[in-house]
Amino acid sequence: MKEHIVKILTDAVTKLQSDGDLPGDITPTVMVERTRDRAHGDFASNLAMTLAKAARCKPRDLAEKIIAALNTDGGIVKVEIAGPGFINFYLGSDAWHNVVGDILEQGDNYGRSEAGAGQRVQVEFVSANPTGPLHVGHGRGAAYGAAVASLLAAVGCTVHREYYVNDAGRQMDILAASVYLRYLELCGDTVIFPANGYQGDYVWDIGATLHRESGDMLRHPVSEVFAGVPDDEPAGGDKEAHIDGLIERISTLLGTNNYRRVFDAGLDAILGNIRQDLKEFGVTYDEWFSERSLSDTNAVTDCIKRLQDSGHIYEQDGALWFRSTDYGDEKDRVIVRDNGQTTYFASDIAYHANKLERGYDRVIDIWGADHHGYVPRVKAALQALGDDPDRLDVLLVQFAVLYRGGEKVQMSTRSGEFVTLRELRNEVGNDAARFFYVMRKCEQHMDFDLDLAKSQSNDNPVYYIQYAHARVCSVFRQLAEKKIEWDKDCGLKALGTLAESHEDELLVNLSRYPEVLESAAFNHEPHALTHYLRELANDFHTYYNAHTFITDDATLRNARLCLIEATRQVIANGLQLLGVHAPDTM
RNA sequence: GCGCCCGUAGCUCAGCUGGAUAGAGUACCGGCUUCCGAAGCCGGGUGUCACAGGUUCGAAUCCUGUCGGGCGCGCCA
Repeated sequence: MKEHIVKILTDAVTKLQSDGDLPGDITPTVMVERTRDRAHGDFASNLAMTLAKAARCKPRDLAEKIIAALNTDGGIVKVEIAGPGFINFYLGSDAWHNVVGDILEQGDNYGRSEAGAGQRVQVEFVSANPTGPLHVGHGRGAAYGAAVASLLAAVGCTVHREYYVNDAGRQMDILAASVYLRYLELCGDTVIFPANGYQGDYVWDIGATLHRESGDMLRHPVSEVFAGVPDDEPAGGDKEAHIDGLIERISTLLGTNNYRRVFDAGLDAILGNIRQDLKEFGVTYDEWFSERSLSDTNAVTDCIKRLQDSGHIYEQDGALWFRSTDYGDEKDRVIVRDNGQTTYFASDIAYHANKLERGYDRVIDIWGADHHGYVPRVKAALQALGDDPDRLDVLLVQFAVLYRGGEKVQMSTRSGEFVTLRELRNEVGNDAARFFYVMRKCEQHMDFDLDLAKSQSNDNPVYYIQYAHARVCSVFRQLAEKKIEWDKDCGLKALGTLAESHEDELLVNLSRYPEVLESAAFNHEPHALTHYLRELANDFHTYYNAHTFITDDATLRNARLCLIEATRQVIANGLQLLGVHAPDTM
């Protein structure tokens, strides 16, 4: 419908140009929008106002000329000029009826489109270090990333969902050391746990599994483990030096194979836990990309060499620096430390170069907002490598702060007293968590009200929408109980009997759904869908209270049943994209 | 100090890439069930769109500055 109006307006301008009423050298962008207020018709265009200057006449006069040149057919019953020069289009109510047939025919596919067909998009999200369970901050990235990916797929993009597994690097070594020390304690030794170690209970669990499977086989005297290790911070030393020293001692004592065994015990347990957690949360991936695989294939050293050969690397203080300031970063960055180890950034350059090499049209990274300072250096590196940094979109997700009983819930990763995603899911349920996480646009700080999310009341938007769905199902159950058949074809032919204002409202909003999807997908804004669904549910509940669907008038009844079934279908489709269930009963 | 994000009703937030009288939910008050689920519906009122300039037919929306809040500025990941 919208496209149709754009077309006839474009034709009208062309006609005016050939008649000499408009300068021929302008190519207007014709914009048609849904009106906010239906008193202004169904669609409106600001065309006359944008062209007024070029045409050298008043917007309203120009609007009149445009309307005179307009070929109105196909459902448009009235066109009028309003306000400063808007052209408003009024559609006959029967113009909206087709949407019901479309929805019932297309079912689960209604709203999907080919707008993004041919575009290959990669969405990388969560990618939390496998050093501990996912916490509520990761949950937002998970729900948001999954929704963005689903939306893009719904508009025809070929979407690749990926999790980047940081299975290499110092953080993982710290985890391995933490696991080993807990293991020693379970062997009966007394150790002073490092301030910088991972303190969570899950580390005990991993140590226990290791102890159960290996017995004392990996045990070394505590005195040897701590021999020559610099003092920890509580003892007046440096906690970083302390933990690095411990890692060094432990890997030496254990040897390559046994160290790898401890390391992998931690990695496998935690990554397995993360995968399970996400799966239960309804978040799935096409690929779990291993950071370690980059070093195994020399991708990191190759990248460094490419940068060196192209003159973007220099040496200073024993380290290798990437001159990212050449591309707008605020300072240069180290990629190889003076101890010879490559930095995390070096892996990330290789990883992003790898992504672009894979040929995606767009690469989307979803990061926590605390990593925002990282964006310029990654883009700089891609540019230095001769890639197009604009193919990479980094979406920054702001923090979610939990509230319980009006009080902020405190979180701290290292001390182990964080709130995990699993705890959140257990408390409020997957549906509420998925929905609440995407209710706000990603750059908005989020207050996550736990009490609201788990309340089974009308305050809770998830329940409100799900209830609308269940209510439609309930109507059809009632129908079956009364042994009445729903004659769909009869109903579709009788849609003209739907003349109530509530029905009109519902029809218009149902027809908006594809537009909402497209805009939400390309703008990466799943919150637009949550708002839309709430409005649609509201339209339905209002309609439900105002009119009876199961009436004696069979023609009217069948038509109304078509309408509410279409509503149910759209709610189900929308919730499905958000990863929220559409229940038949509640 | 520099950089990114945010500032709209008492509270939580929309505002469709510059449009018409700035909207929802919640809270508060009152009403609606012999009938399809009251987890619902209807009615009742609130705004210096943080502030000051600028751009134009037109600004909550775009630009600049100021103020306030969050986050980030490692040879950590």
